[in-house]
Amino acid sequence: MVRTEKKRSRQERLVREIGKNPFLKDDELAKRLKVSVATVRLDRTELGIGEYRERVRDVAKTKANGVNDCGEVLDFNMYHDGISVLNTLDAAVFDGGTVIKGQAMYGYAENLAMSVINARSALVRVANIKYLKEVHRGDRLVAKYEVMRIKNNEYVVWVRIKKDMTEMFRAKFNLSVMDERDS
Amino acid sequence: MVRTEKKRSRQERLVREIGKNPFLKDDELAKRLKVSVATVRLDRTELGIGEYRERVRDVAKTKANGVNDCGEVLDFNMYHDGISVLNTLDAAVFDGGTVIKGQAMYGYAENLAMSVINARSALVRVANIKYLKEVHRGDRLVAKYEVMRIKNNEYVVWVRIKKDMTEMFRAKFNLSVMDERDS
DNA sequence: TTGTTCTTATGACCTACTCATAAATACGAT
DNA sequence: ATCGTATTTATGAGTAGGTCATAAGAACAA
Repeated sequence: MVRTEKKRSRQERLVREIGKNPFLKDDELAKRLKVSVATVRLDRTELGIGEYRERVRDVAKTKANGVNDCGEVLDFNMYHDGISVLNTLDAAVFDGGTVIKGQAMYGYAENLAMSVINARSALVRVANIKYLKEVHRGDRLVAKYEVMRIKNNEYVVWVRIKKDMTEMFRAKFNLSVMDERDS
Repeated sequence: MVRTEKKRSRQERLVREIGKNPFLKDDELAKRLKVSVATVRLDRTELGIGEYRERVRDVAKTKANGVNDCGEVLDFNMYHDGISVLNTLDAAVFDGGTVIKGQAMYGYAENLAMSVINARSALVRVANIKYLKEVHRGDRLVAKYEVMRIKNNEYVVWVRIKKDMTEMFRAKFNLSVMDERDS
């Protein structure tokens, strides 16, 4: 039988620590968990968590493409509308706190808007954004997006984001398409 | 007399290559520039460009905090206005290309707006964004930002971004302050 | 006490560098 | 053509932050 208790809870902490701050090296993690570096490495491999440099590189890669995430898509009708659940765990927050930055919310919304008009890359012409409530890291957000108008290559897309039935965020984008996906 | 011609143009190419793709290691750069790895390293140090791991880490850090960059601040009057030069080398671009995503431009603008009202973290209430021209990685942008109105804790800030006298981007933010800096 | 799981330590090897040094090469000016 | 300097390339030692294999020690359950 596996002793698990100490080990399991430590590994949970490990995941949380790295989740909160991917920029921790093994020796730092070892200090925090009060175990040896060797143990941290063992735990990491057991949990399939890569080394510092890989973690940092992965964060950097997603950054290079901006927020690039349409969440878990629950419903989707191309050129019409869609519903997604957003995971806010890796969104940018204000220093130390849990309040998610506007720019992260904007990024999500822009992405959803582009996805629904099937554009790998659309130029946003105009965006009108309304932040109704503070969003916190970990909030489970539901986004509804809808194409409101199409005129030539110009689309108007609305994105509305709720948490527990309460509207948190609203955006209207005017987009013009440069490039269609799989066409 | 410095021979410069070959060297200078190669170093320019180096900057461009790394600008386009910060995830290039010295050996890859050496292949592209058809010189030895040693030369690439020399060029990098002459140009003050850090090594692969630093570059990647920097990209990752800015991602973790969102765009967190007020550029080179040329002029600044707290609660009034400011002028910055933005470096677009690490901004998010569309897949493979050099066109900078709207969300990156938004991020810059949001930051500038917050900096001018001296807020570490301000809630954006409303944002109106107009993208006038495509911005490309490497473009040298000049941003002017200005507090237009203050009412209680509510600020209205305009941000205008130009490249070579041409306006590329315009944003109006309604912000409300949560927390003053060094107060 | 024994058997098993966990933890820690050790040493060899890896990548993608830096830094110092030296040799080879290229080119401009005389 | 040759000298002097700039530039390029190579070499070897050292670094951080790891991997991997191996083995010894500690903790615990039966």
